[in-house]
Amino acid sequence: MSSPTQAQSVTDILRQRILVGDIAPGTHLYEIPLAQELQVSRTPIRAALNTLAKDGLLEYRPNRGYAVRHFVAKDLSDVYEVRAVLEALACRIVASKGLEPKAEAVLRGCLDSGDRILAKGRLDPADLTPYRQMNAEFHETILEAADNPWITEMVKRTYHIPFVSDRAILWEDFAIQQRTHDDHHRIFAALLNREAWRAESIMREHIYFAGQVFRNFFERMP
Amino acid sequence: MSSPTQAQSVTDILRQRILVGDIAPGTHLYEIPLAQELQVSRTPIRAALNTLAKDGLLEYRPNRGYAVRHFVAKDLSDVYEVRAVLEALACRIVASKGLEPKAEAVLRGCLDSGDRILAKGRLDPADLTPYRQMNAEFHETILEAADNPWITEMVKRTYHIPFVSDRAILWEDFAIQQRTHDDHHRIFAALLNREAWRAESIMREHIYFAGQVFRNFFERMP
DNA sequence: AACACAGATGTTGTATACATATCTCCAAGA
DNA sequence: TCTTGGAGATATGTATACAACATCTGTGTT
Repeated sequence: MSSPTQAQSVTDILRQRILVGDIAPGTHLYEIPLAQELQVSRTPIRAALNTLAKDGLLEYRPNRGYAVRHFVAKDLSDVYEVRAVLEALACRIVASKGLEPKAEAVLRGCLDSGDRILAKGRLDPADLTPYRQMNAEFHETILEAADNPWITEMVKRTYHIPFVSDRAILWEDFAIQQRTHDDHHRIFAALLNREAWRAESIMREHIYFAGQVFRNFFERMP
Repeated sequence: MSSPTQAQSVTDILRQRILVGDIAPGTHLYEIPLAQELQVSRTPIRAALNTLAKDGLLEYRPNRGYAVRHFVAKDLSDVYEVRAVLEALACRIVASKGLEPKAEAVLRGCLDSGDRILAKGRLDPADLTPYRQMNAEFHETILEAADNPWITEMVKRTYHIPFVSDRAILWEDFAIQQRTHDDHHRIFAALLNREAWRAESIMREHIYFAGQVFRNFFERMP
């Protein structure tokens, strides 16, 4: 078993399946079939379902069990709106108190990495994974630097929603990625210069816009 | 049994005890003694502990159980900072799209109620409960009006932290309450006039300041 | 034909026994 | 004296049996 407890393994497996779309929205999750399929008893299954419900991926009704939540376009913009103000808050805090040298170095690394990838002038599918990695590191470094566990925790919770993670990237439009990465440059500059309002504003728009892009994409889906 | 399931009853009981301070921070919660005391088996106890841990009231370590989280002054300001931007976001949204007549009526009622209580010129202990009720209704009405379940859910989650609920009020300094209630008037005016930035700014400061007040209070505690 | 109710069926909620991981403490060795 | 290893105790993790609740089905009544 990879995770310390089976309950956690089951949680990860089910979360993955739901996020990937392997289990369709609206599907009722029956405990006994899941237990048989995953070769565990109902106990860890129930713990996992409980966790996923609190993450917002499942809906729970007492005595009636759990069903996969149905997401619509509005959910996406709603969540991104929340993420936008939270990460913007983190930026304001970091800018106010200044960047630690260590965080500064990490952010510089992210900028360089993005610069190199985009220097090609086109979006190579092979670059998606490292770009995604870079993006996640950029955002998470700022969150950590804000040193407010509540912000971090709430933002991470939004990552559990389909299309909301900082690893969710639409690798299609070069112009958009270029602009997005330019945002990163400006956010970094603002943090370095301790321009709190500027860092806050850019980050808010940075994430809000991403939400709009995903909403558009989502609305054109099956 | 009042709640539909024992697990939920136990959750409510334990949450109350922790918030009231009946169970001291740092206390390790053993499943078997709790089960015996509450006259249930370990199963609903475990479900409750799981829930409270996800709410942030308990800390969980695999194979080592749950302990009541220890809150320090910084936690308070951190949480209030998050609550401030979230409720401010709700205000901005409501102001942008305008107040529904129903919500407008409720908010007017809150303002009247507060006016009447404060007209006495002093803080009567007997008025604390209705004032608290009024305050909760004011904030929750705005949250509902924003029609973004994610904001509501995350703000409600912060209420589970000691001293952070919209029902937590320091009923000591008349001048502070007067100013606070005046904030409510101005927030209402801004929502009515659809002044998004104004509603957002006042609400942000309104809650941020409350956080400072509680932090001061908290730091002078045993 | 429509409705109400009783029983059958299946799913979730709870209790409890067993498995496993962690902690305590003491003794043996360096 | 300090470290280390392991046996026993204790607490948590898991499996499973049973209880309670919800739903479905079929029958009888109006």
